[in-house]
Amino acid sequence: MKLSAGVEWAIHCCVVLSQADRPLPGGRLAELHGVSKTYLAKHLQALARAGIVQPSEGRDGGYALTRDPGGITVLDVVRAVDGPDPAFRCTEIRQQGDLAAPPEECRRPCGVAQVMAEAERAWRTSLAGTTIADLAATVDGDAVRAAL
Amino acid sequence: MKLSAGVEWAIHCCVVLSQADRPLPGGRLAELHGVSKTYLAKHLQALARAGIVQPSEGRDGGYALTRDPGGITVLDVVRAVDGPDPAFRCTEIRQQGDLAAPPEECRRPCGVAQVMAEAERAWRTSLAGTTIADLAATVDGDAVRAAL
DNA sequence: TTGACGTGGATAGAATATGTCCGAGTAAAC
DNA sequence: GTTTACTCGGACATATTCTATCCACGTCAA
Repeated sequence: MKLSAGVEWAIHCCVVLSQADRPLPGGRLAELHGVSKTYLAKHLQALARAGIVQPSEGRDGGYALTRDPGGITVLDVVRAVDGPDPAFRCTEIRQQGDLAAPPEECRRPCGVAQVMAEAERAWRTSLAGTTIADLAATVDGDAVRAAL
Repeated sequence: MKLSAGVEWAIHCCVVLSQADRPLPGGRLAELHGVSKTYLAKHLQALARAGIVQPSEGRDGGYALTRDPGGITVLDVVRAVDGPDPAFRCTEIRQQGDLAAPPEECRRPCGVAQVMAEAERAWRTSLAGTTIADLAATVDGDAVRAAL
């Protein structure tokens, strides 16, 4: 199991944006974090599609958070960048091969899928318990605002 | 985030092995589930390296569980097949770019890494709460033993 | 001796993650 | 109103990983 590196970038960007009082261009966000501008742009677009950031075009344009940092959870950002699909996808192999179970026994998800789904639910619940505002409180806000 | 399909195969194989009274060849396990023999073999080798199954070579060889199914958690199997690496790897971008934090502030993991680590811990804890024996109780044991 | 089986490596194709580029559109400046 | 600089957005390559296959080799039982 592997999580895209863009997730890390996106979360850090949201934290920085929560400290800014005006839109920040994608290129500037990339410089601030020392990452690829164009690739970060891709993830910022994903955040925009998810309604987490609001892009403004033209000169002096950039990205800004669409709502209060306390209303944006880490899970929101992860889902926006990494996609909403669950990590585990049951391929119903219980219905294949020599010991295929009859269809009438397969109305409910198989035990394996249930266990994996429950684990992912715990994962998401944990991520949903922290907001961008919580993370912003752990960084030196003055230093960030000074760098802007 | 994506979980290898081999994880699903491996768990189902462990459940079947818990119902068998003698070693089952990898090819037979593949037939029982209708999956690729050679690719499943790779995952079975991973289970063997992790000490979950015991291979026996030569004719009438095969795989058998090394211990009681109640002592093998789903997490054990997932880690064996998917690898022990965490899904999220902090690349310390807080130390890069224009707003790089001074090293003395980076002794403890950054807030982002802490949140992701905590979520993965919840995920693993959930997976560790179910054993192969639990899963075996949800399938028709008579049907499985008949297919063997 | 023979046949069945696991082991490990080499190989190939598919899917995804990563990284780059250029065009369309917009808003500020003059 | 025109120009200009700047932005976003999607299309385009590259690298890595996952999936899958095959073969040569050592092992064990019949």
